[in-house]
Amino acid sequence: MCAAAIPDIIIGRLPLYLRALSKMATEDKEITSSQELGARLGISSAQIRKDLSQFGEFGKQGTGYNIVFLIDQLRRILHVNQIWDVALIGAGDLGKAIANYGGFLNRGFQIVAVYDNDPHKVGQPAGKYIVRATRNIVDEIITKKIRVAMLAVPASEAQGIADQLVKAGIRAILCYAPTSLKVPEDVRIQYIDPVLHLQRMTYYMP
Amino acid sequence: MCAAAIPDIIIGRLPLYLRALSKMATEDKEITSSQELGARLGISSAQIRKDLSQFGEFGKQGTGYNIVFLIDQLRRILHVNQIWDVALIGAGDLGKAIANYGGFLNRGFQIVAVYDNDPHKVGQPAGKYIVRATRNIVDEIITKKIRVAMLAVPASEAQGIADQLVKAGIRAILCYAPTSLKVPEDVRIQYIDPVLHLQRMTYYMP
DNA sequence: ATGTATTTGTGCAAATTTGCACTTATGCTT
DNA sequence: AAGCATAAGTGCAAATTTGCACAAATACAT
Ligand SMILES: NC(=O)c1ccc[n+]([C@@H]2O[C@H](COP(=O)([O-])OP(=O)(O)OC[C@H]3O[C@@H](n4cnc5c(N)ncnc54)[C@H](O)[C@@H]3O)[C@@H](O)[C@H]2O)c1
Ligand SMILES: NC(=O)c1ccc[n+]([C@@H]2O[C@H](COP(=O)([O-])OP(=O)(O)OC[C@H]3O[C@@H](n4cnc5c(N)ncnc54)[C@H](O)[C@@H]3O)[C@@H](O)[C@H]2O)c1
Repeated sequence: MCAAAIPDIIIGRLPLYLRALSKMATEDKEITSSQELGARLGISSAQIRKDLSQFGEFGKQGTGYNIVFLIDQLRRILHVNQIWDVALIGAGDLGKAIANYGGFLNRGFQIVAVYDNDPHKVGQPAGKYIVRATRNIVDEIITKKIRVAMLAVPASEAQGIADQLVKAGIRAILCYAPTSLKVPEDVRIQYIDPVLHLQRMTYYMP
Repeated sequence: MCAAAIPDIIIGRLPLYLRALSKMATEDKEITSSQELGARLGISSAQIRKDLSQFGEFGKQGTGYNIVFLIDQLRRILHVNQIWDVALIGAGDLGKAIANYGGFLNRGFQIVAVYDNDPHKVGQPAGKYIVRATRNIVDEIITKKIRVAMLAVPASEAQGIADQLVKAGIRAILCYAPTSLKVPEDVRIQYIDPVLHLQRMTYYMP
């Protein structure tokens, strides 16, 4: 248990554990085990125990893990024991669905500004937000100290916006545009492209 | 180069290669190299060469890969040299955005039916589709021989719908609900949950 | 108290995944 | 024609990831 960097593949599983534990908490369960959690997620119990043990000893032998306690620990580890302000860029169909989505807040995120460059959309509502012009995005993000952004603009626009976001000090970008972006390596980026998932499945289908 | 099963982690990268190559094709490029492709994707050139070599010898030494040819090969390997019919369940905000999305068709998929159980939505349009009642979903999917589904219903409803989809012969499910589902192991399932990605990034942010 | 059933945390081995570095092939320049 | 630069495909070693299996700890029943 030394201070070596923890593999990213482990970090990637922690939010999944957190999500499953949060669901258990709503089921009035107090305790769970690595085995039960693993069964729900399709992950081996040994892996869950080993993953968690990277960060401390959260369980009790013979008993298992206290769900609320483990949720707290995971939220602390993942830095979602706070609410992150998020900028959303792109108020099209998808952007509006995201702006309207109520599932961010209780998991550590809240949208605080929605941007679009279409004059017909600027000034109009998107969910509970008023769409803002992209023109001033850099200054506004700096002023508001926003560090996380979601990108729901056309692929052709994504790199240009990403460059501005980086300039504005954004540290994490979730990109819905189906394209790979270049960002400095100290800026985190993740992608969501449903077609990649679909194609990964059809490979196995004759 | 024998007939051993190809690791899923490799399969997962192929759609990414395909996407990047398709973009190159629109840039009037004819040839690329594992190095160029890797640079775009942030993947080592050796990995790309090794991944592709699992399926045949697609490149030419000293030259590289013919982009159109490689696209064809990848489409064949991933079974997207055809158009898959897809059922979409859930015509809420996200479902409507998906129904409206024009980016599926040229990558191997087309939505052919949209379902919802809200009487106010059934019969109404969602994109170019008329929302259908979920009541008859099993029979209709069987009749239409649909084998791929996207799930955009509340998490609490997802397992119930998934069970029906499985009964209807669906072989691949893309689930947007933030929950883990139980399906038979011969049914493929993939998940999209933006919060998992966000939390994975905030871990690294002080 | 004692014994039994659980379940964690972990050392170690197995399995998987990555990438170096080399051979071979190709095209281009001189 | 010869030499050089480029780049694929691959054997092998390194690195990473997974999981078995066991000691230690706990709860609970008798
Ligand atoms: N809708 C989906 O279900 C879906 C699915 C997969 C991927 N995507 C991707 O998500 C992105 C958005 O999809 P969508 O369906 O909402 O598209 P959309 O065309 O409805 O919306 C795009 C929005 O971005 C705005 N925009 C364009 N350029 C901009 C710029 N430079 N600055 C700010 N705003 C700008 C447009 O005005 C528009 O409102 C696209 O990249 C798309 O490929 C969408
Ligand atoms: N909107 C987003 O950006 C977003 C982001 C992340 C995740 N999600 C997830 O995607 C799913 C859909 O999100 P949304 O924002 O569109 O929600 P929504 O409430 O707008 O839409 C859900 C739709 O599902 C329908 N529905 C409910 N039960 C059904 C059933 N049994 N059969 C058929 N239809 C049923 C409802 O009538 C409604 O139209 C949710 O699980 C949500 O958590 C959405």
